[in-house]
Amino acid sequence: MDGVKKYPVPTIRRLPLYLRVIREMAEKGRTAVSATDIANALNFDSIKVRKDLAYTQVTGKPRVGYQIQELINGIRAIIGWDRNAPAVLIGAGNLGSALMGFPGFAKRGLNFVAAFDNNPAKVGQEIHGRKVYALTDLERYIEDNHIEVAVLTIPAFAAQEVADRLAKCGIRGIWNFSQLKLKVPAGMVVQNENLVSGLAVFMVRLATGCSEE
Amino acid sequence: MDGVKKYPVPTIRRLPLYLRVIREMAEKGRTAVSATDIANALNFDSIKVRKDLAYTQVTGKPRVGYQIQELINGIRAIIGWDRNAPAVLIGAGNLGSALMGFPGFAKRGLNFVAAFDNNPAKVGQEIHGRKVYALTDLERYIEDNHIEVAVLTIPAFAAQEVADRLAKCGIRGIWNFSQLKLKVPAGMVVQNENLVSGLAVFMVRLATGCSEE
DNA sequence: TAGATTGTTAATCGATTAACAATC
DNA sequence: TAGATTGTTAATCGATTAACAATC
Repeated sequence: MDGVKKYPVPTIRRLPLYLRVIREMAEKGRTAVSATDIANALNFDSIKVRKDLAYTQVTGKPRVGYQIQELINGIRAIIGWDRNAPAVLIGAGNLGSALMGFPGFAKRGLNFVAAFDNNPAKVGQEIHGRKVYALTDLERYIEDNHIEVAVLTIPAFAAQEVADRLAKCGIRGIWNFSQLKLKVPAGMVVQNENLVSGLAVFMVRLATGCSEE
Repeated sequence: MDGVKKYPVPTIRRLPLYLRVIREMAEKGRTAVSATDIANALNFDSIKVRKDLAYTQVTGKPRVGYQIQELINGIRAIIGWDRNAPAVLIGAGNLGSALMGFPGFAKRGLNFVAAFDNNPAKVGQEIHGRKVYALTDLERYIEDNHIEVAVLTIPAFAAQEVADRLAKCGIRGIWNFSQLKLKVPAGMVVQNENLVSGLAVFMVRLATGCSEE
């Protein structure tokens, strides 16, 4: 642990992209990769890649590049994919089912262990191997199983009430897919994943024909 | 039209949030709103809000604020929610179904008209009211119906091939939910929506206990 | 060796925040 | 009027890009 190391958010967002690229190269049998190689694969500036990789503290060799395995370990360590965070899903609708059905999350340290919904038709069923519980069982389950992470895929009108309940039973982080800006106690992490903001950017770029992102 | 007006991406991402807040206020019967009001609702700095709102060219009155209706129109005009972009969905899996089932998109100018999938069990069925076609019918449908927008919710390994086909039949913009960085001809708009990057940021914030976003 | 690539320092660029006069 | 709020200019902050010496 290096105390309060601070990684820039844009860098964090790019690290998974690098990981994918160098994994592909590893599969082709390569053991080293240069920042230029990665940059080319992603249409990035190689200086940016080099600077991002410096955060891993992996050191490369001029004319050779970085050892792929070291880099994979270094990136995984930063973005938390060596951890295992058991998580509950709240709101077993279309989006919630999609998230639970995506095998990539468990591989990346986020492990759905149960789902909650207030639709009686769903309670008791299984979705992608996770049992759906009634929303009334939320606190009991979280406390019994020492869950610290929740993923919120419920409509905006119900989100704040659920967030309040989560804050009271030990949840430390909420990945929030609802459209509502949640009010939570200090120290709690809320990460808003905002598809509607993404759509807005897309529509503006379509209108202006702007092809850079 | 003001020629090549350029809006900062962070501003574009916030505009939908403002829209939601002022709509809620309008529903409560208010007709004017100050930048401070909006900022408080979202935990933003009011200067930032004021500067963002300036892009709408709506002008406010000191001590009063902005007329809500003017602001709604101004924001909608920028983020393209008064347009109607018919779109095809490619990949009718969990995520694709979730996106088609979200009523918010049509209201915001993105209108799914058909889905495509190469799973024969899905072809011919309807998902959230949209018919699912075979992937082989892609070009014919797009050309016959003059579609310009595609939403990609297929696995990475198949994404580039589909993107190549889309580029050849008149698609101008791809909202890309696959994990692959697509190579497309110049002038084509690709908007990557990267859930895995979002997860990375979330995991890092969880690990460091950083509550600001 | 020669030259590609690293690591790092400096310059640029853009977004956020601060300051403040104008105004209703 | 007094004071809250706008609109705008200036200052700060952080990320990207450029430059370049070190090195394998």
